[in-house]
Amino acid sequence: MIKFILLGFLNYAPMTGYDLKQTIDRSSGHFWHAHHSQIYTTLRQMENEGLIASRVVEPQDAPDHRRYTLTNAGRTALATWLDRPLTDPSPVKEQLLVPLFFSAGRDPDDVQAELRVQRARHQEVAATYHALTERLPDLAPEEHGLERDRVFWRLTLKLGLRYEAMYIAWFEHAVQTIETL
Amino acid sequence: MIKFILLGFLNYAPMTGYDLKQTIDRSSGHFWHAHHSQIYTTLRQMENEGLIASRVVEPQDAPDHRRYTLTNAGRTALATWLDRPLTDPSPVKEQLLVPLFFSAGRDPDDVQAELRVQRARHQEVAATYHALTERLPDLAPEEHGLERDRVFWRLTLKLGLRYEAMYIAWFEHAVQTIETL
DNA sequence: ACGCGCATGTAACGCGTTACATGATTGC
DNA sequence: GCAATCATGTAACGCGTTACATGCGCGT
Repeated sequence: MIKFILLGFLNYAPMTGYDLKQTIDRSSGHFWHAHHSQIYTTLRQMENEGLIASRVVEPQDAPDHRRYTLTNAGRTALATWLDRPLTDPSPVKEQLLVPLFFSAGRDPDDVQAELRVQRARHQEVAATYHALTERLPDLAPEEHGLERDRVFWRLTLKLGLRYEAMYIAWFEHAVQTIETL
Repeated sequence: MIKFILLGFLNYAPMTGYDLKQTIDRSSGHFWHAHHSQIYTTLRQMENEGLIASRVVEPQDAPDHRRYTLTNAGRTALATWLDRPLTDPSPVKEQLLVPLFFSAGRDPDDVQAELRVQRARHQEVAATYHALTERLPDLAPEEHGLERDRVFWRLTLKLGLRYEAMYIAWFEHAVQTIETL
């Protein structure tokens, strides 16, 4: 998966591994994140596969400072992947629900307290999504001809916001339900 | 994670690997699933750790038919794990959003068509959650003293239903947004 | 002089998936 | 007789996480 995210961003502009990490953190990271270690190793792999090419720029002494560019093969691979029919939705993995499912024997006050903490976390996440939405025009200014891209980026953020809102509402419901025990 | 799900279910009753697979598929599978291969290997591991004990029952010739039981160590491990403070919410990984994010250059009709297919899938999932909710009284009959457990199980299903409803509503929004392009 | 942000990498590990494999029992 | 369901396992692999590791440049 991360491979195609890297291809997707390199399709906008050549970038270094560090740039890609920053870009992901500030945009698509809300639905698919990656550690720098994975990014660097995947980039090397992709170069071996001929999907991207690198050039050491501004050597500034020691560390390699590699800027990666999409090759034609990479551009084709991206387009093919985007057009491939979608597979089944990946099965949900909701960490939080695992302990909750088995919490009948626990102190209800403890469970409620934990749910409240989690609710606060989700409220924070919702706030960052909101901030991200506000900053979208900076990421895709009209001069760059990315208006269309912005529409899709906004859609992904919208799902994130709705997801968090849904989750926060559910916490209210859960805390109240446990109250009646 | 699967380790604690197995501990959680074995805390209700001794079971074989196969039973556990069935039970998970019919209950907690909607938020955390497992393949039988992982269940069998994890059970062996847990037995080595002393969390569970097995007995071959009804040998009926060839295949081992192992029924696993929680040990005291296992019961303690489960209780400790349930009471441990929750960690940060696991970062979202929404497969579908990855191609969508980079779909500005694609044919909008294709994108819409795919979104409609996915919406149908999510509607099916919502239907199975609904059916599961209806069957909850069977899984935890009142005579077994599991009324309290049922409350928590219902809460997890409720989140699933809300999640699917949210997703389905977002699909409408997404399809309409793309319509305006 | 010290810490922080920039910038890049390797190695070990854990968890989960996929594929391969076997054999018994039950219903058509 | 054949397929489906019951029932159990192993092996290889892929992906992602965590930890370890290094070194420059800049501000205070």
